[in-house]
Amino acid sequence: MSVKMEDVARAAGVSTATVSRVLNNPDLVSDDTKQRVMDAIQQLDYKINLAARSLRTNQTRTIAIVIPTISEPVMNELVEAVEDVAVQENYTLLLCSTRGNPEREQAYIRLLTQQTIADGVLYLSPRAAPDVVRQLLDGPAPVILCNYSLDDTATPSVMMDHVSSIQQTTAYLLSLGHRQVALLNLSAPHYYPARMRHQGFENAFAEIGLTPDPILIKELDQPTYEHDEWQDTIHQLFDLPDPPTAIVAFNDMVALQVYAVCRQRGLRIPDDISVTGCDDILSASHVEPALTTVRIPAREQGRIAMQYLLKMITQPEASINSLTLIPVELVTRESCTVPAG
Amino acid sequence: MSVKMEDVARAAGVSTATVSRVLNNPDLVSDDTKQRVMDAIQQLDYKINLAARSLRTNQTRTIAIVIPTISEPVMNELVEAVEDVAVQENYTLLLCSTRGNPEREQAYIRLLTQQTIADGVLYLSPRAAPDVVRQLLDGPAPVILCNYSLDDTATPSVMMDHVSSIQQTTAYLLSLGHRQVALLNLSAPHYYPARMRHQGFENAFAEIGLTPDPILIKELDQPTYEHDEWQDTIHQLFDLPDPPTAIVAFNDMVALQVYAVCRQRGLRIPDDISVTGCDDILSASHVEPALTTVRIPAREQGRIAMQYLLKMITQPEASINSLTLIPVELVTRESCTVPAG
DNA sequence: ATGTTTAATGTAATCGATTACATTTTATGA
DNA sequence: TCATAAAATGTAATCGATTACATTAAACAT
Repeated sequence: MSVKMEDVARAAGVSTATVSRVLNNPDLVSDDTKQRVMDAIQQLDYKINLAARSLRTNQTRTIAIVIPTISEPVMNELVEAVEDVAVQENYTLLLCSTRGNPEREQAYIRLLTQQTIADGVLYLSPRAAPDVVRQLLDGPAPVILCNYSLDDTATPSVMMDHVSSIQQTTAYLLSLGHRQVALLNLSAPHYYPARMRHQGFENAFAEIGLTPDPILIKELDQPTYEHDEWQDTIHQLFDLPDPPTAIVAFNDMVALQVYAVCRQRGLRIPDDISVTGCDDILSASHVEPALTTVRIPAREQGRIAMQYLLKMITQPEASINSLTLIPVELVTRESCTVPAG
Repeated sequence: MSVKMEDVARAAGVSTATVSRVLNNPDLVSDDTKQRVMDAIQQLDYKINLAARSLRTNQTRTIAIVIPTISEPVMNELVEAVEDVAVQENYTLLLCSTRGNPEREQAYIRLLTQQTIADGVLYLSPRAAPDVVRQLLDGPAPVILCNYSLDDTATPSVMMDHVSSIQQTTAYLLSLGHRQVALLNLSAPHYYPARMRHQGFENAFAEIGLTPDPILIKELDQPTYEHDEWQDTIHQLFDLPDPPTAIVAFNDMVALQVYAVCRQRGLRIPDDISVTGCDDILSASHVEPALTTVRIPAREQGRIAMQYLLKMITQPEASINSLTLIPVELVTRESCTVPAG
């Protein structure tokens, strides 16, 4: 059928061992034979059979990335960064996007644990319960966990500083004098970033000895990544007898929903209401007024996580920081000002 | 080392052939033995070795998707749709994003042709020259081509109707009475969508017996997917002695750049200038005024392309439409009106 | 009861590389 | 020149499944 190593060997007048060496350890072969083998490979248009190689070496040179979605700006940047490292290091990337669907996440985990499919797994912002996540950790491939906490294990993880992100936006608003500050947050059960961002909100208040008004904290369980459903919630906030003077959105997409509602109600940002987001997506700077938000170095996180993972694969014995926290940075634009009156 | 089929066989008191049958052809095995084998698998936590299977069956159950970027809304939706089909059909998805970089595209093609890595390839919006693309087509795996034309081969392709998209926005502006209509287009050498969208622009004029003013056609060679560089070009248009009354952007991101420039210059959309985009990304409807654009059913394209590809894999003899053209739909919003004066 | 078909299982070759170990060739030193 | 070390290459076992073919057991017909 297809040309195999044996054919190349025959054509070059050597053994398959030598052909294999030309491919994997060229230094062990004399220049002369090397050339002959290369020519034969060229001539016959030989393509190595990766399955056979994998079977023998027990390596796939594939990394799996498990990620809730690739449609969000932060996520797709991260994936691209990961892929860049993969390409550079001659790995191939298996995309496992779970769409925030725990069943699908479970299915992918089953796949990745039950079968020798990838040399390593990058597991991003899981939404699954801890015991599901642990199944993967107990699997054969090394795993790097991003944006998830599993207190009791020593799994290496690379985290964005989610706490700090919302803490910074909130603190900024508080420093402008706002006290009626609302929070729009996600509340999917095991979604670490949402929990941490909430934490940041509380922290900012605590820092100046206050507590946020619970009535101004809105948490929506949003499995999908559709954002239109936030508008009702936002209207509710404005309909309050004592409405917020500032709104902290847990991400930019939701902040833009606030913009939309304000437009509907004829409210002016920032004069009538201050708004902050998080993530610094492209539209954050394009929108009018430009949105104050937090820059999340997604590419950097992807790069670091991937580099760690590759290190775990190639040097299983080497120690790795079990926790890397990536700092984030407040970007002040025009969507906030001192409270009216 | 790890538990293999032989161990399961021993534990269940059968031969490996039977274990294999339980996994692949359960009907050939008696209920009794089947149960025993399943128990043993469970007991031993047996995980099949995919490399071994692939070696034997010559199948990888992997599809590779080659795509310029996953950071554009149209693209990431398409990828997700493709992945949905893959998951459903028990395939795994290899992500090969080329970042609009022909060298990287070339490298991926080499990988995909030189090695038995995927059972099929989805090749989206290539930017490479025809002979590079042909290398892939000559490779071992079946390929579906999206948004590319290679007149002389009978490669099955699934195309978005790029011509029609811009033709519709342009025709719409013309029908409103605009004559000074500018085009902002991409001009990467082998990028089919850009060529076709330009075509649509010309067609719309031709339909009413006119020709567009060449001075109003701006084509930017933009290898990356950064869009900020358009602003200079847009300013140039407005600085013309006889500036356009309407601007046709080849996609929504660029249309939003027009919005930004208008804001800078104090021009009002649509009163001072009408603007259209293409793709109907999320911000198109969120922006103020909402953008008139063209809805591109990216998910559908992904789904169809993937289904065709799987058909080619499972039924190599079956005939497949060599060209599928997916219709697109004009979405009129508030960014256009009749020309002033 | 016996021959014949069908169902269930086993035996062993095979897929195509890698690599430990053995062997041959070449280089080096006294 | 010859012994010995180093370099180059070859031989064959091995990775872990699948599956053609062979065999045995069960079901059925007459």
